[in-house]
Amino acid sequence: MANSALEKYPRPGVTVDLAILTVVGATAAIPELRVLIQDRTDPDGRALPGGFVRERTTVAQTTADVFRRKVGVEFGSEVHPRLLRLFDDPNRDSRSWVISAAHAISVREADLTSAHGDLVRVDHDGRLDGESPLQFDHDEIVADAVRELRSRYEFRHRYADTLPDPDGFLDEPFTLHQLRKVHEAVIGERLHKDNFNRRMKPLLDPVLLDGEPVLAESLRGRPAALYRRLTEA
Amino acid sequence: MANSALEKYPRPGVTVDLAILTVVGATAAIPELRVLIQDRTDPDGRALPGGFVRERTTVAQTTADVFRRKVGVEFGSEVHPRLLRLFDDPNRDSRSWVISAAHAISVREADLTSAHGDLVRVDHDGRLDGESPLQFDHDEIVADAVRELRSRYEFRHRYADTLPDPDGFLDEPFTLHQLRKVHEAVIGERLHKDNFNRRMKPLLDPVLLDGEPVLAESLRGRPAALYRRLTEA
DNA sequence: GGAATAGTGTCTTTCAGACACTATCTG
DNA sequence: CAGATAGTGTCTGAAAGACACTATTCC
Repeated sequence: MANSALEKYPRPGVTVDLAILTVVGATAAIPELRVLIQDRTDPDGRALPGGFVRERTTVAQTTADVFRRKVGVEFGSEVHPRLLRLFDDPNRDSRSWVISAAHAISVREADLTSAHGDLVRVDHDGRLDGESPLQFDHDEIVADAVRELRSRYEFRHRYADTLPDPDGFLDEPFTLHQLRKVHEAVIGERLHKDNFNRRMKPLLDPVLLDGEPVLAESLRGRPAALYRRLTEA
Repeated sequence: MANSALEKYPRPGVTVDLAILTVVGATAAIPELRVLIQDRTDPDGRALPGGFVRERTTVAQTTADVFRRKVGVEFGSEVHPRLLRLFDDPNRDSRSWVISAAHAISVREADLTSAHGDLVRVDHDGRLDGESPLQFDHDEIVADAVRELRSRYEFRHRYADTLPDPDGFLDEPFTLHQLRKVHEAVIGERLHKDNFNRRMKPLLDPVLLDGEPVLAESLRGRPAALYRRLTEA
């Protein structure tokens, strides 16, 4: 299989860097969008988890491997890394020629309880809360990841095929209020209650018991109906 | 600079494969969306132009290099390759471990007159006109490239920041009729004349001479006014 | 005049933005 | 009861879809 004519030139290391995004407190009053940042040695500093694509593996397999080994989290088939772009400046890593395939991944908070690293808040402009700059070009990756996520959670486009919390940060069943707070956390803006509910309702399935809607327990005020994502459009 | 600890593992070859898209006959009655296909040896077959990313170069530089050497076309700063995705199946090339960064690029027909290869028509579903399957996964790359291009030429989304022929297939000045035919060629659908014109006019600058609109020479019917793309929004 | 294309006007439908109002819970 | 939140109704404005009509050219 090896073909020496094809392999006589130097080859780059190919890494996968992961912006692992989550919403903490999805069912709480004020959910927050956060990204997983780790301490690294060699070189020392703060950075996103990442790792090299090894022989006979794919980018997707490398993603799962980084999760297992560097983040300490096992993952099943629900991992859907989204390629953001390539970082290919020959001098971006002073140690060697390395091309990074930057990816964003959305993970439920519950699946990150034992993860290595800190969940750092992301502000309105995709900047990290009180972090000095990350290693390499990882600040750019975070900004790209947040931009990509926000574009999919934005629902105020007429023909956009918006879905309720498409990445599943919020566990079912949920109230329309909780769903809206999660969307607000992701896009970093307040949304109109009535317009949001009107848009989302056709995409939701009310939870029924004996034909009657099941209600959430409320701390204050009238209890809200519970919904699940529609399985079929 | 070389760090042996980082370089002890096998590394993949990284290639750039290019779906070069153009609209032929942009000013003619029926413009057509086409993609550049080449004959290749080693292995023999039809494929997209592509090449390896060499040491101390970037993906963007490799793109320009493929244009010069494989397509035979010199390019300036107007080359804007758009990353589609990575093709990373370890067995996609039986000769060696190669990861391909698939890109789409839009080029004016006039800049492809001396290009090596054939401009092949793309049908409504992103399939090639009368081509047997291309090498590797290049049929998939073409379909992805067409999908990406169409999403940006689609103007019937309320909040979409559509622009008139954003990739510049059509030379200025042009008539609204020509502009619409180019958009129809790209997205593969007929568009309503009046709605299209109403949407595009605020984004266009009428060509004036002594305060009067300059008109195109018409073959039949009333001559149409000429426009340029607005320089500023 | 007739055919063909350019350009304008307008009606309808859809839907986001905004506001008002009613309903139902807790304390 | 008051306060808080859930849920409904409705008005307005923007823009797409669709159709009708007028204007200007070539034959």
